[in-house]
Amino acid sequence: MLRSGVQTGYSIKRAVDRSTRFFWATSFAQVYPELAQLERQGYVAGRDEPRGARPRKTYRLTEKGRRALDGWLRSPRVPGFEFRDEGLLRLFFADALPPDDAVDLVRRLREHATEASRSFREDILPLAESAPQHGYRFPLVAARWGSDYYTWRAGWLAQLQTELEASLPRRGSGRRQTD
Amino acid sequence: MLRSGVQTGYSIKRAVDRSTRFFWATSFAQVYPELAQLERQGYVAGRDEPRGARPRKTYRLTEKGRRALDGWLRSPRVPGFEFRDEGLLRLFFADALPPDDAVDLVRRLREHATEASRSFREDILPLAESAPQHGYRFPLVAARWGSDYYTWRAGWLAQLQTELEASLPRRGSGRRQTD
DNA sequence: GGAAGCATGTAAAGTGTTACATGATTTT
DNA sequence: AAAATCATGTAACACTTTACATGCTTCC
Repeated sequence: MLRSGVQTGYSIKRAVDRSTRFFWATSFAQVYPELAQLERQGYVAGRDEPRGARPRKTYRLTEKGRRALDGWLRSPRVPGFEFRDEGLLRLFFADALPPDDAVDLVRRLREHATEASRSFREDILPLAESAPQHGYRFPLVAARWGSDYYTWRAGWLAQLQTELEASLPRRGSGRRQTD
Repeated sequence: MLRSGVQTGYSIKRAVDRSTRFFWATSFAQVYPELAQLERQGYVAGRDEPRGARPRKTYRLTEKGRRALDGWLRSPRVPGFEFRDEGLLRLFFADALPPDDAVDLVRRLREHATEASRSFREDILPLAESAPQHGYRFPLVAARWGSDYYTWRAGWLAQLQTELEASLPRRGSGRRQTD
């Protein structure tokens, strides 16, 4: 973030909220101590630049920081599966619910994916579309990924919901048919 | 896991490695203390059942634990975006690399997705296919999701790679990948 | 004058990873 | 006899979240 001109802890957090939040979020309580530590370790250099009476500390990448960023992006190691999805975890355990309620769980997950997909198309993508004009093309690529992903996910869950509903006995009617 | 007949800390960890690992992993150092805490809080009940001279402690869900599991599965709250993906994060910042190396990053991410997709089809799905015979259908659903997801992801990244390669000026020294 | 936004942090608690440490039983 | 698997845990560290705490500046 520093590399692309974002300078203060506050604005790093804001930039994350507008961009990477969907695959990597953060908080003020993480950003400020981390900047302090990166400064101690020489990856960034800070400077006090108050705005009037309001304190403000700007940071820039040092050469060491630039090399570390570069090394991270080039690193062949792609983390195994550093990836958590509580929705999928619930789905995995859905046998603990009566069939009707399991379908309900799938419906909630689908609604959530649909909403995320909408949010990407309407909120995130338009924001990201200004980035290429400033020489940054990959933020838009990542936003497109998010939009496409949640659209795909909503479709997958809709298909599952249909399958599950077809295999359920009608509510209120008698015996269940074989599936 | 306890609910479906898995009894010891060791086998919970093993079950996670064979199933939910792709959207929620764990470790022994997390499982054992957590079981102890859940027992103190009354969600599970433990019992010493050594096998010969080898110590062994089995656990079962209490009624309170069963209710908590049920409550979690029914909870309308689906966590905003509890979801992290270091690969996507790298992609977002790929403007920090020369174009050729950015394409390389995309290629590595694609290879990783392809490998994960293969691993799902060949390792995880066959394992999950035995679950329905024991009355558990959703583990297979989750495994199908994983398989479909990584296949989708590999395709998306392949498409991106193609686009990026088309937009690159051709390099005389040509380290072009054919795959 | 009030609301929204800019700006910085600490404290406490909760969560998760890696390394260390041990030993029995079963399979090859 | 060795390797794999079963089995349990601790210690140290790293990471993350939520709540707390403060105050300035700009816009309406």
